[in-house]
Amino acid sequence: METLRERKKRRTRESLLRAALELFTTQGYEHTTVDEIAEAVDVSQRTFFRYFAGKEEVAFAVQNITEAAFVAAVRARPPHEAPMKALRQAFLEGWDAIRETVESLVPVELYLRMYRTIESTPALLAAHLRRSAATEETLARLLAEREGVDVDTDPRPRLAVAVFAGVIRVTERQCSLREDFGPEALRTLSAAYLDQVGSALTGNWRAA
Amino acid sequence: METLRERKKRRTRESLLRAALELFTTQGYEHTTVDEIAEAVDVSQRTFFRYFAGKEEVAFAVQNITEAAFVAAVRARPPHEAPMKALRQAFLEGWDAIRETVESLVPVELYLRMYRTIESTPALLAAHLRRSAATEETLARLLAEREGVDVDTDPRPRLAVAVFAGVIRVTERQCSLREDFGPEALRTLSAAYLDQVGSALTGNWRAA
DNA sequence: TTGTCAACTGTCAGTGACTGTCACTAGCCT
DNA sequence: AGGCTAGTGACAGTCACTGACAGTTGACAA
Repeated sequence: METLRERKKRRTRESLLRAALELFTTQGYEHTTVDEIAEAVDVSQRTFFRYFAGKEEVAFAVQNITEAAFVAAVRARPPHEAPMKALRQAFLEGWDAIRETVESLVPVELYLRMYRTIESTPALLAAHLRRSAATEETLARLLAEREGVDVDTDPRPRLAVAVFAGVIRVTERQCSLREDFGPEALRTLSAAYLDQVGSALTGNWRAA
Repeated sequence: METLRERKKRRTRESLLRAALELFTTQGYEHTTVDEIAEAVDVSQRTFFRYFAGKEEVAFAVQNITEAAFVAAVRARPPHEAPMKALRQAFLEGWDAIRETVESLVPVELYLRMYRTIESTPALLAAHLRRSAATEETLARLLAEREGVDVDTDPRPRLAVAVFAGVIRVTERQCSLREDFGPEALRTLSAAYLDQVGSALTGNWRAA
């Protein structure tokens, strides 16, 4: 059971989150000040910083949840599955469950708009890539444990995850530039790209 | 021939650069203020910002040069070479030429120390990854042109570059944590990792 | 050499992201 | 009801960065 105090806190936090994403996606991240966000929710600037460590953190609050869901999805894959296959399946099949979690916090449409804002704002893109790097490390350790190899002496877990993440990055970027950006487009395109990695590495592109 | 004014400018810029790297690597990036850097060279803070767009830019001034050198090395590879091979060779063989260019600006030892600082400072790591992403885009376009494919319809150039960059990232991180961090270690390790990518993707790790 | 112009620089004031402090209010618990 | 404490607002201060303006110095022609 949630006490009144906790309810108020949660409401303030979610209000700040929604207000921030709304402002970021409409007038741009750089042109939005923390004061504006605080004012929109009618709290002091100091209070904003009590809920979020910084302007950047609020921009990634939803991403935090989807990332955690993805890692959990990988963890839930059957242990006999090959590493790359586990990553692939978790990514392709996880989207529907993630969608619900997101919707309980903010409209999915706002989430997608925020995604585009991240891709097109240098400061946010940088933060996104660093956060992805952290997730990659988590995944590498996860796969290493699954397969019973030592992540510090065997480079294969990190290599596999790096390649997977690289492909997803290309997909994300491609999708965020297209009009039909959504879970379905992301799924079909990433599936296609994951299939093509092999030929991209070894193939003679001019042959076709 | 270099005029007196130009000489003075170059000296100020290089002094600022060296002072900044020295301070960043000894007391840390976050704990170094722009005022400190300016004071160390005895110029005003305003002047610092006339030479460098921000605190971040000075941290990557040397990386800028090495990155440009790498792209140039790829561009100089024989046109018949397969894409991945061109990337690989440019990276492995380019290091000696790069070393000289770096040394003319700052001691290589300082450059390597700065590299570690970048890897271990979240804000700098984020910037580094974003800069790498920009370089990847350049390389993808370069390879696409070489091979005569369209970078916007054929995903293979971006995929190949993403995989290559991913492997290099793993190598960089591994190296920056080791004691024997240097061009040689970087070369041997990246060569080894590039060889293992295939098996990391397809292989059954538990077999060995 | 000297004077003029343009480039370079310092000073100052201002914004925006953050942080520490402190007093105050409002929910919680007895 | 009253004490305790989490949560908040107000205020002051730091640091990165920017614009405006004035002073200084090297370049170049007369």
